[in-house]
Amino acid sequence: MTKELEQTRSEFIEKIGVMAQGDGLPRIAGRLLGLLIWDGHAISFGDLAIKLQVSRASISSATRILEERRLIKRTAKPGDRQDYLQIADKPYIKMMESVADGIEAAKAEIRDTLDDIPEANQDVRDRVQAYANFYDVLSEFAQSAAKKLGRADNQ
Amino acid sequence: MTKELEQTRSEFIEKIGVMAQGDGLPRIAGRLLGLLIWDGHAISFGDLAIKLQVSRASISSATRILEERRLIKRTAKPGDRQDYLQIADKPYIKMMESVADGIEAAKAEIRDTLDDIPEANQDVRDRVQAYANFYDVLSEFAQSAAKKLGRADNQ
DNA sequence: TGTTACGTTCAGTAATAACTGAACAACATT
DNA sequence: AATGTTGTTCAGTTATTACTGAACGTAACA
Repeated sequence: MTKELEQTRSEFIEKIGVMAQGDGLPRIAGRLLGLLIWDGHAISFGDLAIKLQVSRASISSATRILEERRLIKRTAKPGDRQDYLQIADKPYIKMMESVADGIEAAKAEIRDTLDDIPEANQDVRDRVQAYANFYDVLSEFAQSAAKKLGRADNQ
Repeated sequence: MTKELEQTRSEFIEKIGVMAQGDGLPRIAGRLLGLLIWDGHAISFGDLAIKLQVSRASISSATRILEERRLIKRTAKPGDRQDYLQIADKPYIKMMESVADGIEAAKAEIRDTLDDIPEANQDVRDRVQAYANFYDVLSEFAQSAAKKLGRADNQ
C-alpha cells in the first residue's frame, strides 16, 4: 500500500518542525518552512495560520525568525491586503550562511578567551588553542559548503 | 588592567556552557566540558560537583551525555574509589563526528520523504530533492572536516 | 467618519527540559 | 555485620521557552 501524498506532505512538514526544534528554532517556524518548501508557491498569512492550525501571533513570530535568516520572503498580491509568504531563492545557501555565522560567533568567543591567557600558561593555551583550531576548520568547511551550494544548479 | 587568570577560566567555563546550550546540550554538560578542557588533567566525580556547584545527579547525567559522544573518558586512581573524568583524546574529531551523525540522520529523513513522492509530482520532488542535496553537501563537508581534524597535530 | 481586515506586541498560560534531593544498589572499609 | 562512600535513578520542582488570546496601531474601504 503506497502512502497517500497528502500524508507524506503532512509528515514532511512535521518532520521539518522537529528538525528545526533540534536546531534551536521554534517548531512552528520549522513547520512553516516545511510547508513553504513543499508547496513552493506563495501562501497568504491568514491561510498559513489555518493550514498549520496555530494562532496568527505564532505565524507573525515564525515569519520574523525566518525572514531574519532570509529563508522566506514576503510578497503581495494585487487586490489582496494580506501578506503572502514563500520560500526564498536559494534558501539552502542561506541556511549554510546562518550556520557559518554561528560558527564565527563561537570562534570569536574562544579567541577572546585565548587572548586573555598569558603565555606563561602554555599548557592551558595549547588546549584552548586546539579548541579554537577546531572552529577554524569548521568555519572553513562551512564557507566551502556555502560556495558549493552556490554552484549547484538545483536550487 | 589585565584579567585574572582565574576569572578568565571561570568565564571560559560559563561560555562553553552557554554555547553547549545552543547546541541542544544541557548547560551543565557544557560547563563540565569547559572545565575539563581548561584543566586538562583528570578530576574526580565528587570534585566536579563541588567545583561546578551542582548536584552529583547532574554530574552523573552530564558525564553520561559526554561519554556517549566520546568527548570525555572515565578513569580511576589507585586507592581512590571515585571515578575520575578527563577530556578524551582528539575530542574535536569526535565533536565533528557527532555533528556528522546528526547530518546523516536528517539526510535520511529527507530521503525517506523523497521516496514517498510519486514521479508524477515532479515539482514537489524537485524542491525536496534540492533540500536533500543540501544535506548531501553538508554531509560531505562534515566528513572532510573530520578527516582534516584527524590530520592536525595540535589535538 | 466609521468599519473592517491586517499584522504585531505583550501579558499570561502551557509545555518542555534542566536540575535537585532522596532513595537505592554495589562495594569498600571497619 | 555494620557503616560509609560511590554513582545512578527517579519523582518532584524550577526555570525556560513556545504559544495563545486580546489589545493595539495602521491602513483600506464603505
